[in-house]
Order: sequence, then C-alpha cells, then structure tokens
Amino acid sequence: MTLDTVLIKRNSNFHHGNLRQTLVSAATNMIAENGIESLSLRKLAEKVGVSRTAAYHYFQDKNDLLCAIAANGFRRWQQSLDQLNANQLPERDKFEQYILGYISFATHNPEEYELMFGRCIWKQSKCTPELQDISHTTFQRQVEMIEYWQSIGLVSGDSPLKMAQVIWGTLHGIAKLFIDGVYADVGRAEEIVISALPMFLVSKL
Amino acid sequence: MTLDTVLIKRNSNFHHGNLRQTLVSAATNMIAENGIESLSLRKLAEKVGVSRTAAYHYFQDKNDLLCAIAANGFRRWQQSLDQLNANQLPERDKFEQYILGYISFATHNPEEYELMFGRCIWKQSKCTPELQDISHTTFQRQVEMIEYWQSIGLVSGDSPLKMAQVIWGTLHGIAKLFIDGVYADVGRAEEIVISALPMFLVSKL
DNA sequence: CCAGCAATTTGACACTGTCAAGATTGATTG
DNA sequence: CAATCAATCTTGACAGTGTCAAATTGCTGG
Repeated sequence: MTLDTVLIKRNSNFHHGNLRQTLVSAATNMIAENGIESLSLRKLAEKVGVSRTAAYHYFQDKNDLLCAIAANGFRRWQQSLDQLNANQLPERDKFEQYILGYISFATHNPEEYELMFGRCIWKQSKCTPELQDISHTTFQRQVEMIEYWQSIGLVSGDSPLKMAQVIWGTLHGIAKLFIDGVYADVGRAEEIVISALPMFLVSKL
Repeated sequence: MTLDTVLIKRNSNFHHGNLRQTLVSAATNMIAENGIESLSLRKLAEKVGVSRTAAYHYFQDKNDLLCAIAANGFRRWQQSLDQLNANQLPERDKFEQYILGYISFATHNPEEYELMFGRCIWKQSKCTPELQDISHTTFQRQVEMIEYWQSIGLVSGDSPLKMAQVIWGTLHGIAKLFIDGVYADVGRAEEIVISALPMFLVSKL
C-alpha cells in the first residue's frame, strides 16, 4: 500500500485517520490566534469536525494536549539551535544570534512560548513524560552552549550552570515582559536584549 | 456614630457591610493557597458566606476582582520600596537589597506576583484604571532608582530606561523561572540573582 | 408603621471538562 | 462474499463555571 492510497483512504473516511496530529496542529493554530485561555476542547472538536470527546482517545486530559503542543514547541526550538550550531559564524556572532533567536522565537509564538515555560506545565505532576524529556534535553543543550562560550573566554562568570541560568532568566524575563505588554513603548524586544548583551561578555565589544 | 457601633452593626447584619474589602482579602488568601486558576467566584462567595453573585455589586467582572488584588500587591511592593529608600545603607547595599527584595517578594507571593505581571491583566483592555495607575507609578519609581544609581556611578549602562528594563527583565525572568519550578535543583532564587548582580555594576565588587 | 432605597439573593443560561455507555467504521476472518 | 471484531468515534449526562435579569430582603427616614 503506497502513501498515496493511505492519503486517499484517509480522505474518504468521514472519521479522520490521524486525528491526534490533526488535533495538535489545529489546537496550535487556535492558540496562536485567540490565546491559550480561550481554547476549549469543544470548539477545537467542532473546528476539526469531530465530536466533543473524540480527543479523549488520544489525550488523557486537556492538559495532556497542551503538553503535546509545548513539546512540539521545544522540538522546533531545538531545530533552531541545530541550525545555529551548523553555521560557520564567529562564536561571538553565534552568541548574538542565539540571544536574538530566543527573543524572536518567544515573541513570534507568544502563546506557544507561554505553554512551554508557563507554570501550568512544568510544575509537579502536570507534565507529560514526553514534555519533561524534551524540555530537559533542551535546557541541557543550552547549558552546554554557554559552557563552551565560557571555555573560549567569550562569556563571563565562574559557574557555567549559574551563568546559563542567569542568561536564560534574562532572556525569559525580557521576552515575557515584552509579550505581556509591560514594555509599553518598546517596538521590538530585540532592542532591549541587544543592550543587555554586553553584560554577559568578558570583553564588552 | 463611633467606629465601635459601626463594627457592631456590621456584625449584627447578616449581610456584610464592607463586602468589597472582605472579598478582596478572602480571594487573596484563596489564591495564595490553591493558585489563581482554582479561584471561582462561587467558592469565594461561599467562603465569605454570601450568595454567588454578591461580588457583582462591587466588581464588574471576575477580572475586575483580580485587578483589585493585583493593585493591592503593587501597594505592598511600593511600601517595600519606601522602606528601602528610608534606610541609611550605602547605595551599593541598597541596590543589593532592592534586588533581593524583589526576588523575595515574588517567590513568597507567587500567585499574587503572577497576577501583577501576568499577561491577563496588563494587556489591552483587561486592566482597571486603578491598576494601570499604580503599576505605572511603580515602574516609574524603579526607573528613577536605577537612574540615580547610574548617576552616582554604581550601575552601568548608557540609557537609564533601557538599563531599568534589562534589570527588571532579569529579575522577572529569574523569579518566574524559579516560581514555575524550571530551576529544578535550585533551593533559593536568591542564589542565582546574587550571581547576576555584578553584571549590573560598574565596578564588579 | 410604612414607603422607598440600596444591598443581596434566586433563577436562569450558555459554556466548560470529563466520564460511561452506546454506535459506527474499516479490516479480518471463515 | 458476508459476518464478526476491535478500534474509533459519538451521544447522553453531570458537576462546575461566569454572568445577567428579576425578585427579595433588610434598613432608614417620614
């Protein structure tokens, strides 16, 4: 059976075949448009053309669905990191790209970002093993990047872990304050983060 | 009519007299205990001993109530700032106290803090004029403090506004990542913010 | 003691997440 | 080819939720 026949069959079904994937991406869209607060499983089901409770065969919970969306976000962010590391830029530029990329990712996908780093998901038991895995891995990678930039004398600070935590904190804070509209008169969050960049460097150039 | 008779009368009523204040403080407690998500107007009403919709005579909305709680939080935080500025400490120590105080306030009142800086309230129309006022004032005061610390050569950076935004971003980010449990293995958020402190200073002492 | 006024309650509605049980589907056998 | 089967999806139901309109209560001045 070829891929084509699979697709044709799926289209001819009046139930979906790949409901899980469909639900996740539809939910991601709805969240991006109207905010995470206003996502209801029922509206989602209607949009996808399926009954209210269909999602419960693929997700334990509403929270479970949200975790899947967040996990997707982490995968996308990891791809960005891969791409960055594949570049042949000078390390100083890589660091700058990393910082700008982080802010750009956060401000262009604010709702998904909130899902990735908002309390609801990280805390306690409300976190899928899948999400726990990928988020942990992602943070580990970022620590290693900072560690490397410190080892070549680019980034300052003594403990790599602490420095990674500070840098991440700064990026997260600026991103969130910007997203939430607290920096009322700032056009792009990049303006702020660029002025923060020298703080992290050994030589302020 | 003395204060006593007022209180006696209020107690003898089986309706409350000062429902508004009662509602705000009860809601603040409930939020502190079980999180902002799980606050419902109906449970709040039951706790206060009043009917489901009583709150609607003092607040337009549930959101309006939340704004009142947030505004209270800002008032408390401003008092902390007053107290700090009244001290006769060296400025370098004041700056440190400011930073530690911010983190301490945020981590000890996580839910209230979320209300003060979470998207739901700042953004767009979902913000009471009262809240808008006091939050604006508070930020203004913090900018002035940073401005002063820059003018005496303590804090680095060229634009005071930008530096205030960066510092605030860093504090906010570290506070939030800590509150949300992202710094899995960190005991106190102060550990991290203390290692970030030198970044802001002209001389790294 | 009663009219009027403000504070509070009751009733109602549309929405939400979630569960248990039933119905439908496409695939797999005899 | 037809009948069965397991997976997939749907229907019905329930307890919550925020919020509005209308009814009710309690207090105060005449």
